[in-house]
Amino acid sequence: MNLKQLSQMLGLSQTTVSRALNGYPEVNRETRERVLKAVRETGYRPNKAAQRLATGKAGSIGLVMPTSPGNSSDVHFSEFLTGLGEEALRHDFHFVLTPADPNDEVGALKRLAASGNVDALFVNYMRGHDPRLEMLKTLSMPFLVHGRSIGSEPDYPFLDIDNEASFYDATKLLLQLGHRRFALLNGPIYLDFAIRRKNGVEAALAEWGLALNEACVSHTAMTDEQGLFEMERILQLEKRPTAVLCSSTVLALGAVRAINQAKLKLGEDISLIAHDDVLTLLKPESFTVPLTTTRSSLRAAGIRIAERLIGEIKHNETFPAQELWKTELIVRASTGVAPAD
Amino acid sequence: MNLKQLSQMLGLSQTTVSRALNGYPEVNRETRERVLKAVRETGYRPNKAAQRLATGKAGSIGLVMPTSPGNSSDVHFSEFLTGLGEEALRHDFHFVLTPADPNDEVGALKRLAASGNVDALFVNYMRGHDPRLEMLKTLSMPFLVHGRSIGSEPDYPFLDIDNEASFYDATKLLLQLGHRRFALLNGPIYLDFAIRRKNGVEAALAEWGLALNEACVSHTAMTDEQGLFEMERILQLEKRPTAVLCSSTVLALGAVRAINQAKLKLGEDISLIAHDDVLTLLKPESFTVPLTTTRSSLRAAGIRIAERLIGEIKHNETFPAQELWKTELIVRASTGVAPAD
DNA sequence: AGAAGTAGCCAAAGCGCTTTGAGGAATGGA
DNA sequence: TCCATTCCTCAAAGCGCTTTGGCTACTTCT
Repeated sequence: MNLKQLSQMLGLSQTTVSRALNGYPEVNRETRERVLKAVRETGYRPNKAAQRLATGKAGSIGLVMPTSPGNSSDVHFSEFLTGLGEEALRHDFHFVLTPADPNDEVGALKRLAASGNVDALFVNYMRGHDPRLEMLKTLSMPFLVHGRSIGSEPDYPFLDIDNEASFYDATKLLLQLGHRRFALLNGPIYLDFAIRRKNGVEAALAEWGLALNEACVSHTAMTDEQGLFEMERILQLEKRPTAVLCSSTVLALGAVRAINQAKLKLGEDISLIAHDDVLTLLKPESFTVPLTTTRSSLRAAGIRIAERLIGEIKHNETFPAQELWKTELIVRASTGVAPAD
Repeated sequence: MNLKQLSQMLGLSQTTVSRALNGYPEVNRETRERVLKAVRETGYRPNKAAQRLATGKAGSIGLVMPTSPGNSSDVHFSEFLTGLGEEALRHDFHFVLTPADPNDEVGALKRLAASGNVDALFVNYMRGHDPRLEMLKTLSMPFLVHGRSIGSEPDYPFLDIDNEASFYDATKLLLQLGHRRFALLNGPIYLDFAIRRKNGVEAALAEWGLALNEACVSHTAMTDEQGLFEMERILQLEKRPTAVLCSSTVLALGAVRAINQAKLKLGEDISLIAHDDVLTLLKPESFTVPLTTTRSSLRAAGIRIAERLIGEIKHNETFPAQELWKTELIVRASTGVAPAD
């Protein structure tokens, strides 16, 4: 079933049917409803290739599949992707992906752009001074960055959360509760968000004349095993910290296990704040001791990014190029006054 | 730059240029070279949408993104995808993906097929009696399954390795070396390959009048942490096993660590065979004690699958619908004669 | 020399959609 | 009553490619 057949069936011209379908104003209400009804009944679906040829819009967003081991699509990436997918589905968009050799992400991106299969690009897992940025800027194709790249001129469109402020605030809260010795379970240090979060912690500490003890800092993949492992290690240190910051609730899951195993009371002997990406399967409020968190939904970020990208493609809308989302500091039971020394 | 311009530039018709580019025989050698040269110089790339409209072939393979936590794209999936991608790149194909709600994989697949954006579908992480199979069969679109689905009629095209034979052989080798107590570190039990591997082990044991002790079997995600954890647990059992089978070298990595920590000698006190997917970053021969393995390259499987799918799309080639690859049993130092009791 | 291929090329007809430019019918105002 | 508007609809021209069917010129065979 194609447009021609459909329009013949309805006794209308292809033009009118097309307009009715695409929401143009100059179609009689009745006519439009008649068309929509017929579409429903026949199950007509416009041919994508033809639409694409006629409009020049591919209806798809390019994605380079992260295949490197460190950030190998984990639960955080899935959550984000779900958001992207949700929004994309609404607009009948889809994603085209190229799996990239970790050493040739730039090349993969370039090929994807040149393939003519996508009309926008998206990148994430930003690193400090990320080489992909330069390339993207030379392309004449809309793109959007999730995160930022510290060390690069911030003259590109991005959506990021304010990682620094987020961890600054969390640290400050703990300082006000009397904590003086801190640990930080962070993501891989080459990633932008990890750098900024560490900066946030250090900035807050500096205001109180304190500094992070590097032995109490870890940079690992964000899995619960790593959280367990690193927390165990840190708890065995001579003067163990009384406050812990985690870059993810997944890390916190392991950390809390280590804390329990050490027979320490969360929120009393030791306080913990985790960053909460609002993962579907790990809610900070359902920990035995509900976690204090800095919250920002990864899925919402996915939705917003799809929205911006699709808007740009469809209507040449220009969104505010740079968005920095504040996180929410939500105090629950895992934080308490520092124990007497 | 489009075909029209290019052909005018060359003083040829669009037909001839098109034929030259697509490898048709009725073009003079000289002419073809002239065309190819011009393409190189101008950087001409045929418009995908137009090609697609004209041929009805989209040049893309549909993929439903596994977002469920258990099989959340790990290092194995990456390796496989790299193979797929490699081959796809060669043919200028790409992948279209839909992230799926784990509870609605069937629906996601259906939508992808209906979207008109792909001309073949691919599925993996097969489970026992997988519900996706029924759906795929109703679609009039080529598809290919990586793995199989135990409990379903094997009347669908697949590429799989002979997991059962593989683990049967490995077990038999260990039996012949005198081992009588076995452990199995396996992948999630709902996955087809895990079921078959366990069956293989049990079949071999049964021939010797033995059975698997369920306490010595684990079904977990295939990470080294899980390997460590489970192996530690198993080593503490009363009559600990002298032989271990691992579903992945990643699991083996953890298991070996546990073995070392228990001060046991690999290949003497305890023997271990792992399945080797030929992962780029984890080679069984570079373990301190090189591992005996059953080998089958995941990347090669990816390449073959892309090859079959693309061949089917391009030329309506029909490949042997079902391929079952034998694995290679490679004996290294991690297996030895069973220790005296 | 004439018949019968064969090699190499071309014009034109789609593929299924969007969009431009135009026109008929109904409405309202003078 | 006539003209200007507004509303709705249409025919036809692309979008850039592939593919069919035909044409010319050159070989080859008898």
